[in-house]
Amino acid sequence: MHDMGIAERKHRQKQALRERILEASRAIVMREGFAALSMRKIADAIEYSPATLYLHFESRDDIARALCAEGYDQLLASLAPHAQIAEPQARLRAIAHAYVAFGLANRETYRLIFMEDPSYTDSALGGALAGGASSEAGPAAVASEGANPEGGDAAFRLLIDSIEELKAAGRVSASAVSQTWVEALWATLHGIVALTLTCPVYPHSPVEKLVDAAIDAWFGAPDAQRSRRA
Amino acid sequence: MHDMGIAERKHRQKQALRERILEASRAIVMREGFAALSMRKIADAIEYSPATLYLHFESRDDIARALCAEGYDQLLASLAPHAQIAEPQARLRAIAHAYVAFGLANRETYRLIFMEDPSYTDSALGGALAGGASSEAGPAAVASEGANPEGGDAAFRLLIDSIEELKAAGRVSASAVSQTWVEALWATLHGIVALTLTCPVYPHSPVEKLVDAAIDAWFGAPDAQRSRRA
DNA sequence: GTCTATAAAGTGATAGAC
DNA sequence: GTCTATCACTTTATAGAC
Repeated sequence: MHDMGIAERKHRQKQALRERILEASRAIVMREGFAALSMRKIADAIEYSPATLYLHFESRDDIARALCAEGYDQLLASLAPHAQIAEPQARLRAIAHAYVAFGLANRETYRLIFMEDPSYTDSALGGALAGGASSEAGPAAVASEGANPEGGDAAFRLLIDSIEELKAAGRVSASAVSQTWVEALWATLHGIVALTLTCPVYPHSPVEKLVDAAIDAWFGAPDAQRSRRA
Repeated sequence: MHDMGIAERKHRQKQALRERILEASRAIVMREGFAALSMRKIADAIEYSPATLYLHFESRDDIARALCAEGYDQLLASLAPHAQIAEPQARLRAIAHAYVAFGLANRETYRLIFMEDPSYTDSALGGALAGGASSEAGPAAVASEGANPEGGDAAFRLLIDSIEELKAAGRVSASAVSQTWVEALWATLHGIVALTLTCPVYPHSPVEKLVDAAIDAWFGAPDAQRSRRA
């Protein structure tokens, strides 16, 4: 019955190599961009032959998808702390800033997930958003931690619930569709990141100002609650 | 002195071939995406040898840049008609819708200009935006026509002036920085287009609703002036 | 100006030995 | 599991004949 222990060790070793492959891949993508990621380069980096990679991943695309899932988990993890802010508008503002900050601090990762191939975006989100088209239901189930089962959906819920709270407080028109607002807000944040990454002359304004201006425009300027820069 | 006429004809022929190259390139990009654009494919399409291409363009990148400039002119041309709308908010709304519509109708072109390589974006805008950092000056010099000298700048001015008009009319807070608002608005529109192109599950809301919601949030809902859908 | 031919360097992926 | 060796291609770009 030692076989099971041996099998287990082998499994661990296999997982370890898989991790090394992803680690090396991430390094290459961050350093040279996704287009420069090739099986040979990865193999060189981990000092294995190219053929070995195919024992752990089906293809280059498979590796890219794994990188996306990893990166998306990191993104969620960097947003999670702000989910506990009590005041809904401050919460939205903090999440918005964190989202943009992540995108700018992890350019190539962000690019890979959201600006490369639709199928990459898909595998990052894990098809979460495609699930229930329920736009207006359920209390805040804040459970965006670690791994990524329905993670995208959870993040989306969090935003929608924040807007619902603002609606209940009369700070957002009752006739507004929360789903639409969230999508528009996401578009704004993505636009700020994406344009900063691809358009050399954008923006003249600091990104923090852009985010604040957007939040203010959508949800009203805060009533002398937090420190704001002129 | 016939030489000049001959030289002229030769020049015209050279220009014609240059156009055919770009035409074929555009077709390939629209059909198979930019990644699939290769010198051999272009040569096959126009029934010339690959070597000939290098008499008209320095490199593949050079062709890409030319395509960008072309595409950007088309974008400006599709926005231009709406510049004549008198009411500033309706003008902004119309331009916003036209911008998004262009991006969705010319996916690969839009991708090439704004989502591929910073240097492509650069050559499309012709360094226009980099020019004067003047944020608040000058009346509406509506001259975004045909070719593209300072075209990007002109489009930017048009938006800024519209916002200035709204400010003067008291519909936008006087303390707002027009430059920042324009950049945020652009980010929103770009985000809507970019996410629709790369994120398969985005959006659940129709893009027209997203654009309208954004314009309403930024500049207030119109006072029973135009037809709006519920 | 246009061609043929080819250089020089990559690519992803696989068969089969060990 | 891991390797060597290689297939079958792709790419951009250029030299030199015509």
